[in-house]
Amino acid sequence: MKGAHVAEQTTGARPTLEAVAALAGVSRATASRVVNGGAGVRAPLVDRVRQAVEELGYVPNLAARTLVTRRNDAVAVVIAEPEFRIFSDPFFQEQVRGISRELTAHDSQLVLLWVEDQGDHDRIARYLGGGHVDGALAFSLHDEDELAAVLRRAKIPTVLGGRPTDGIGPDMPYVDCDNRGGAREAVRLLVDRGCRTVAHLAGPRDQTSAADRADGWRDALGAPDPDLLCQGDFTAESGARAMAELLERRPDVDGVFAANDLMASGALRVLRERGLRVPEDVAVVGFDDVASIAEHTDPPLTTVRQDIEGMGRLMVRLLMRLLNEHGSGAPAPDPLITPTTLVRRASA
Amino acid sequence: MKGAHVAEQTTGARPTLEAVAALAGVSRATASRVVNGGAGVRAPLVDRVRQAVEELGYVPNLAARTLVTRRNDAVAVVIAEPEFRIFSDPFFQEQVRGISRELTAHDSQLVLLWVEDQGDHDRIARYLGGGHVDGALAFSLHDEDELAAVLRRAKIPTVLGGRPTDGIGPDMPYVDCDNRGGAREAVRLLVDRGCRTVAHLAGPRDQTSAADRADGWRDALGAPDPDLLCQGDFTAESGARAMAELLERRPDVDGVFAANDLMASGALRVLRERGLRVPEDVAVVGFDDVASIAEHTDPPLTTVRQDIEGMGRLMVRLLMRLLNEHGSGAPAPDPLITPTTLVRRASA
DNA sequence: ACGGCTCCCGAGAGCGCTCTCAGGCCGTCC
DNA sequence: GGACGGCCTGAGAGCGCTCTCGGGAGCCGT
Repeated sequence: MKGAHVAEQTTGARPTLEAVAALAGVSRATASRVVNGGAGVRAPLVDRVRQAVEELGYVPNLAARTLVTRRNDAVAVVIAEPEFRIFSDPFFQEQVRGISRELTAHDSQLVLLWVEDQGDHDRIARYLGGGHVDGALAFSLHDEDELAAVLRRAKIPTVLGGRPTDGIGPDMPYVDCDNRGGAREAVRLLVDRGCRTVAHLAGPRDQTSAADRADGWRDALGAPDPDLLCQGDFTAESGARAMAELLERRPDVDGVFAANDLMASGALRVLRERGLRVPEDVAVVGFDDVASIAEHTDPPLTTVRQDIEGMGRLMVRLLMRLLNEHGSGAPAPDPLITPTTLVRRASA
Repeated sequence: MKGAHVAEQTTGARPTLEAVAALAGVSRATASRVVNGGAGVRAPLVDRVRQAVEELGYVPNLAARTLVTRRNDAVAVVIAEPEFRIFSDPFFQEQVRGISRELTAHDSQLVLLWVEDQGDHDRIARYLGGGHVDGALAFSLHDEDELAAVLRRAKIPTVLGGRPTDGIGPDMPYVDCDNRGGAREAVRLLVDRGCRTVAHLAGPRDQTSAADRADGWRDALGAPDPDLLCQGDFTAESGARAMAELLERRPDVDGVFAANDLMASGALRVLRERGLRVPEDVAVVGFDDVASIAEHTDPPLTTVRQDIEGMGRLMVRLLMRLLNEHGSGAPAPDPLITPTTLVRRASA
């Protein structure tokens, strides 16, 4: 109580390690040791320092610490504005959750940076390059993406979520799921259950995940009629539109592989409206296995599951490895590709 | 080119101000002056330093700068997990956009901190208290909210979005819109257009914005029959449910003030299903004027507009004022209440 | 009892930057 | 021509922390 009172006298100025050391009657070095775990300090001293910390309400000055350790214990998650919508995407939320959990396990802080427009890139670059964070995580970079350049220029260890487009270059490590393999499996299921005309409701052309899934569809089918691919953009509405278009073009379709669950749910709606039975008349498979969608469609959706939270965690682990190797001239690590599993429900 | 080459020789280690100064043939102090705007340095020297900066690819070490200036030029936006859903809320997105824009104008960086669970509070407290950010912005705090305690303990200048509950204390400045006044106006419109039985579809009890709007409804009506208030939770479904319940209890209702646009849209749907005409049989007013909703309901929604982005900007401005006054013993500033305006469309 | 060892602790040197302060230079005014 | 003032610049003192290094104390073995 009396101690706390003294502390409040020196109002404003936050107590320094020096003050803690003085109060505990030890050197600054010892106080520092205690604050950082207390290894190699005798118990009675540890206690005295701990008490002094408590009494003064000491909190280490991170800037000072960073200055000497060159660590920040903070990682930036960079989001570009056009993709801010991904916030509303359960997929992304789950991934960020994984990132956050893993970061906590590594005693690191998540710093979310939001790039709003072009002018922001300088600011972001300054921030990233200025040494406020140890590394960065970014999502699905595109060739024309200024962000890629910023990241590269900042020379900051970076891990990407989702395979970048080819123009980004091979030195950017990334984590992705086996989109192509998962898609192959999905289509094979459709074929195995007897579908003769398997179409694909494709995701946006400029996203590699969508492209890879389309490739998987082609893989499994040999050289499918291009008419069987209808373009969408990962939204439910686009799935509905693509399904309607498909029915127009190819009324004989009896199997549909949608690029994600949202599109599949849109397709399901259209099928229902047209009085087509799922899976009897048309079997449908999605991708992602987002619980809030796949389990509640009518009928429940057969889909390709990817471990989204796990991918978030992997991104962090990969980054941590990068951080440890940083400067050691180690080669850029290989991308991490997580496996997918087919989840059978009622739609196929 | 040759310079850049030299720079790359000293690989790994980032160039320091010292190196820039040496290359430019000036003192570190002068180099620092140039980097920070160049005031009071003769043009030829400025040029030489600028060139050296360019050549070496110098980026100031923010930790070192922060250590001496005690500024971070960064502000934390703290989001508690239970409210992570607000990401998907267009209301929140718009507010964050306002915050981001205003922060950029103040040359500050937005750092988004996400509190996931109880264990995170320590980490957040360390981060906030550790001096990585100059101030914090948080949203609609509740009495039982651990976050409030963390913020207070960190002794970090904080501005709240939305009036906190009374238990939080009066010393936390906040920005909010005139919920009560806006609600009064909405109800008055209903009364003026001849509604005799004006009900309220209320938002969640534990949010002050919802409580204030309900109070505004009471204000305008004197002492309305408590039966006329149906509880919801700001979601469209809850609005539909409340509307259905209301119709059950009071079939004579001819005016409805919904706590927000989403609830109003749910109510509109129920009204339509029951074959009741809007506004002829029942007039409806919402709150928020979220464009993506209010303009697209059937009929388009009459609602109370609040300047959401503006509120975000105001939060930042208020925080900046706090930052400037910090330590000067100035009294906690008054909350900022922004006015609302009634937007008349077709539903009332 | 003494050399050597281990174990703790304190002194002190920075990390990279900003900012005060004093001094040098020049122009101006008497 | 000398004194004064203004404008630039450089030297140097930290900001608060970590970490190396050396010394002192205690312990062991012989």
